[in-house]
Amino acid sequence: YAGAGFRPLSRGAGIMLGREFFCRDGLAVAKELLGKVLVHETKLGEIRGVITEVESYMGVNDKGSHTYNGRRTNRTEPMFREGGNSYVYFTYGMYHCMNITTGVEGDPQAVLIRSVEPADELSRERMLKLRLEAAMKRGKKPEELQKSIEKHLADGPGKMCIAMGIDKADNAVDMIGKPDFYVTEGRSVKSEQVKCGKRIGIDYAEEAADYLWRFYL
DNA sequence: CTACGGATTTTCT
DNA sequence: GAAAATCCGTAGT
Repeated sequence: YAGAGFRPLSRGAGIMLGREFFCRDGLAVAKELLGKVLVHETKLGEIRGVITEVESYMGVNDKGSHTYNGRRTNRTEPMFREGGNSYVYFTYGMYHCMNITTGVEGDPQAVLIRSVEPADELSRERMLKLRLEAAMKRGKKPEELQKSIEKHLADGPGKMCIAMGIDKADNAVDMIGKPDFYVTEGRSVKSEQVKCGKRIGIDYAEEAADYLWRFYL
């Protein structure tokens, strides 16, 4: 939060993004999601995260995507929905990853939210609480963990889901108009602040592994 | 800061 | 039965 130069955003600032924002090309949406605020109502109350890193998954021809070659299964079904729907999947036996679909229905594009920073102090406290709680379930002691968790609060797709209380219950949700799970305007971001790089963790994707479809601040 | 291995279970073949 | 859009602790530079 301090590290990326963000000041706390006031709670309730901005307006929710509508269908028209998400029903566009996935690469454009991904870049523009940087600086926006993901909002989720959790058991601890509302948690708001400024989006700082994303990746695009661009449909049936993208070898890095779960939907490559038109693969349509129970898991990938939400990816085929129109822009603005959530796609949350379980991975590596332990973690969740959360996407928001982009483009039109039937074209399975989505943006993976890889990293957020707390938008305000209350959100920071709630993220820390959820991350500590998850770490305790793995049998750790809070004293040793707090420092490392504070340093890596939500800087990865699995950590982001833990910190914002996102799991399978949040899969396949149409986020447009939802009061408890949505994206809203945040900080203005200039295009020169947006960096790009190769997507993470898709070494199997041949030439698609080299596409510069990861965007971050 | 990078590199490596283990954890753990759903999903798909 | 194998792989996985990851994370964490440890060890080394």
